Parts: sequence; structure tokens; C-alpha cells
Amino acid sequence: MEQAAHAWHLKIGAVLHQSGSPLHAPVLQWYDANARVLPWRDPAASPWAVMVSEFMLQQTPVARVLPAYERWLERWPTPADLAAEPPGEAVRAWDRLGYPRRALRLHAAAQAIVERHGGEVPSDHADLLALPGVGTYTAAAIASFAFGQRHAVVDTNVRRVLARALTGVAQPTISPTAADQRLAVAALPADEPTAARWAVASMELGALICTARTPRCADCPIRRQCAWVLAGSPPYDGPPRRGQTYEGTDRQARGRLLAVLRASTTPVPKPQLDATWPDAPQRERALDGLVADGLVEPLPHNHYRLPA
DNA sequence: CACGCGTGGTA
DNA sequence: TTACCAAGCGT
Repeated sequence: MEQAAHAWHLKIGAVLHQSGSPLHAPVLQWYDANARVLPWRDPAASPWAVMVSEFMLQQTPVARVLPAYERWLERWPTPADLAAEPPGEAVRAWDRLGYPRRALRLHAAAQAIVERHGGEVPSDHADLLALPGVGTYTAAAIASFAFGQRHAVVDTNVRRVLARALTGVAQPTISPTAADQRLAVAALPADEPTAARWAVASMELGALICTARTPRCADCPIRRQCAWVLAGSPPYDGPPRRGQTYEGTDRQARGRLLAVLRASTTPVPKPQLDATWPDAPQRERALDGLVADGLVEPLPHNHYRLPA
């Protein structure tokens, strides 16, 4: 079966490389006509602006990112501007985007950029990957979107598009695999500028048309080549995807605690934090976790604040 | 590699 | 309403 899989990949690769993939032209054309106008796609957007958008968009929808993004860049137009402020200010400005450790990592990344790269967001993929909070996806995204380089930019949207169009299944695997990455690399246009356009375009297709729940196949530019559609759009048959409960979790408790601290510019006395969560052991665990993560700073006399 | 990590919108 | 989903990362 390894043989078969290998042969299949060779076949896919061969198809994709003849005159570019038959997917490229329709997707690129569709993108030109249908792409959303987003501030980080403005040709004038700096690499730092692209980087900020990528951090915020990690698991947070575009609509909620937009206002925070605008405020953030107005306040900190360069990495040096952010690096000069205490990390707690980044956490506060992060507002309710969720996963506030991203704010801490963006702040740390800004400091690293100042220290190691003279205050300029690096264009080299390996340099990007070495920054806090920058993983495989984000490094490729910044290199591609901000610097026009040729990288496989593999996010959940792209994984879904490729799973359907090329593999012929309703949903990609639950977690990213090496196979996804290989497929995305094989699907990449050969020349740099086209590859960069393909990266945004294929992602946008996944966000607007090839959506997770109710794909709008009638409007899809590649429905005639889509392996999943051609197979009759078979339903998902893999293992059940575990849903994230939130009510009553440590996550929710952490969120409550941090919300109080974000709202206060002065140190908060412990009793005020205690009022946010009834279950004492869980509350203490959550608070300890926040301190351990560097999101909260304990002070003498039972007071707490965002890290200075 | 599976898990923990926020928050809110939608079907 | 509950459940799923949203441009992932670090451990």
C-alpha cells in the first residue's frame, strides 16, 4: 500500500506540473474577482502589519480581528514600538481575541526582531520560524504574503481545499500531517509570483466557498475538477472530531480572571479575583497557570496585575 | 502526537 | 440549545 500511495503521489505530482495544475487558473481568476478587501492585503501593508494579522488570525475569525488589528497598528506601527512597552500592555490590547498567550508571543517576537534583525521583520523563512509564536504555517504565510516568496502555506482552509479537490474526501485529517504538506508542495505553482498568489487564493477559496460545514459548491471555480464532487460528495467517514467544551473549564476561569486584570490599570486585590469564579481549587489552579504562563504577575500583599 | 489554550458566531 | 467552527502554537 505504501507503493500504491507513492505511485498515487507521483501521479498527482505529474498532473499538477503539466502546464501548472488545472486548478491554478480558475482559482486565481476567481480570487481576482472575489477576494475580500482586507487591510493586511493592502499592497502598502508592512511585513509587520502582515505579521500582526497572522498572529491575530490564529484561531480567531476575521470579523473579530479587524478592529483589534486597526487599534494595534495605530498604537504600535513597528516592532520596536511594541517591544518598548511592557508585555502586559500587549495582553491588554489583545482584548477578547482569545488565546492571550499569542499577545505575549507577539510581544516577545517584536523584541527578538529588534534584537536580532535590527527592528525589521525578517524575510527568511528559517529566521521567521525561530521567532516566538511563529510555527510552520505563520512562517510560510509571512514569507509568502509579505515578501512574495514561494512557500506551501498550509492552514486549515488549504488542507480542506486539497482534501476535497485532490484527495476526494469531505474533510482533511483532524491534525495536520506530513502528507498534507507534501500535497500542498506538489500543488504549488513553479514560479514565485504565481505561487504567492496561489497561496492567498487557495486559502480564500477555503474561507469563502470550500467551507467546513456547508460548502458553496455551486459557486466553486473548480467544482468540475474536484475529486470529492466527482465522487458524489461522500460524507465524512473518519473518526469523530472532538468538540471543545468551554463552560466550566479552566479556560473559562482563566478568561474571567484575565478580563478583570485587563480592565484595571492598578494592581487588583485577590478578593476581587476570587469573586470571578466560585470553585476555589479550580480558580487557584487557573490563576497559578496564568502566572506560570507569564500572563499575570503576582505582587506583594495579595495583589495581581498584567506583567510589567 | 495529543492535548491545553479563549471567545463568540452560526446552524 | 448544543455542537461545531474559526489564517495554530508549544509542550
